[in-house]
Amino acid sequence: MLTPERHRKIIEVLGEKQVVTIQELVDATVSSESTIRRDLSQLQKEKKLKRVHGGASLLHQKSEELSVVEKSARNASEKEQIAQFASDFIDKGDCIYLDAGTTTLKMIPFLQDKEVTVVTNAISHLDALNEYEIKTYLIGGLVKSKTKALVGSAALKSLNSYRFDKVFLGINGIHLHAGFTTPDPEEAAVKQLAISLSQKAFVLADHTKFNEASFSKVAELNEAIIITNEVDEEVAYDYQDKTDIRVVTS
Amino acid sequence: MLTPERHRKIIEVLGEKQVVTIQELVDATVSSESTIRRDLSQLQKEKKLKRVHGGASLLHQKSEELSVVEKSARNASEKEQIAQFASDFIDKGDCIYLDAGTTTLKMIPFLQDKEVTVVTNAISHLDALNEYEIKTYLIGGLVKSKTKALVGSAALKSLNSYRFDKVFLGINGIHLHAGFTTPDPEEAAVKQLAISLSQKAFVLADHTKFNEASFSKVAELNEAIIITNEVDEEVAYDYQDKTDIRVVTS
DNA sequence: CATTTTTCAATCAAAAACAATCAAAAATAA
DNA sequence: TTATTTTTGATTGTTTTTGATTGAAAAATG
Repeated sequence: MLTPERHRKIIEVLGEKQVVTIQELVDATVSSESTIRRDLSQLQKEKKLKRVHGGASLLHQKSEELSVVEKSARNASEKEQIAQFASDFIDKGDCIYLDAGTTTLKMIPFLQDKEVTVVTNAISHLDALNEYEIKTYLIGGLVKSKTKALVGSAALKSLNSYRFDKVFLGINGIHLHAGFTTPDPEEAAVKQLAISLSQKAFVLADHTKFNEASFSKVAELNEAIIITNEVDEEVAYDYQDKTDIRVVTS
Repeated sequence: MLTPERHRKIIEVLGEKQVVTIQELVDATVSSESTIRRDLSQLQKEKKLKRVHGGASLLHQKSEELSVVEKSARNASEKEQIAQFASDFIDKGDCIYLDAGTTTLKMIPFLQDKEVTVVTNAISHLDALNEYEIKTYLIGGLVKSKTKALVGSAALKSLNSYRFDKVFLGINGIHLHAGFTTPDPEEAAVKQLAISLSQKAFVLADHTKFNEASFSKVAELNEAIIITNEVDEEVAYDYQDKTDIRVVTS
């Protein structure tokens, strides 16, 4: 039985029964226990089910917790795919900086079991971070009323007292000469500093952001790894020596 | 039978019967007494039921008191009065610190035309502050998930870079010997520092807070002016030399 | 009130389920 | 075809769950 077929079957059985044992799945799919375990691990990572000791159970098996962020990752949007892929780079126990932005927001469900400490300047991320019970520090600063992000010199000063394993940023433009750019100078300054405080920096951007440039420069291309959902040949060729691009797989 | 399945079953049985014995659950789930006991312990910790001798009962969420609603309504208007009265002390152009808490929250509508700059540790105040278009700085720090306030050493450090004309604090206890007190030590530390950074400090408290003491001391009585809605004679007499009490006038 | 019975939490060893590893098999690429 | 990668299932030692047993605590009984 082929992998996607098995996965479909598992989800199907689970849909009928709420919970299944590994053994039931072994019988239903005629494959080994090891294989089923691997399937369950993968499906759990994709947020399609929850593993429990002895088998698996439906994710939100009726009432509780349908979340702020998560709209059943079954048909993940581009941004969700990028977010999930990005979160694979995070190790257990990492301290990470999560920039404001919709893509970074979508990373939050995938942080749940990583025991990370998150620092952010995004007030709008706090509900989701709280929901997934993630230890969170907010930097200080001026509350920018439109975007609900923290900016300004106080924000920079506050941010400067942290150090990170990884930072994850959204960005508006990726350009061969202009580098990473974003419209707002104040937010650019925050992103810039965040990059400099981290071992590794990741920029999350869908393919439409390539060869675009905004007003404020955040960093040079080589200062961060780009995570995106697709690159056409031309882009791949143009950027290959300038930066590190990782494309969503699976 | 898998753990979550058993748990579902227990809750289900309990939903029908109000109370169940351990033995009934042993029969219903075909597992041992020990296992059921463990399940009950866990479910109790998750606040899904209440253990009783011999079994478990569902926690009576009916809630008898309608008076709670009335009480909170009356409380709300008291708090509003206090809030309005407190905001009279603010001058145009002041820089003020607004502590987390319901009473301080109610001050926000009265700040609109005062051209104040607000610094706060209360994430829950931001919506209102934004609504009334008040220039707002948030201090940094650890996000305390329950109260949505910023606390911890990072919060203190961040707060320490501001200076205020006035600070407004909520408080849980006002006591002749214990001074101003509040239940949480971390929040107490923030309040304490805020007072020391300000020219003037105001404590907002309704009359029920007098002669009460909580766990953590915030300050001595003479370090802040108390704003309250009413004081009986005895309190007025006892406190007159120790602190400055202003009673709402309308 | 003392005694008996029931229920309880704590402990422990057996059983079940687990992640990790590895070599064989299958699929894919060269 | 052959070489290389991916997937699979068996095996390993480890962790988690389980049910039996214990003496202590709580209710029931006389």
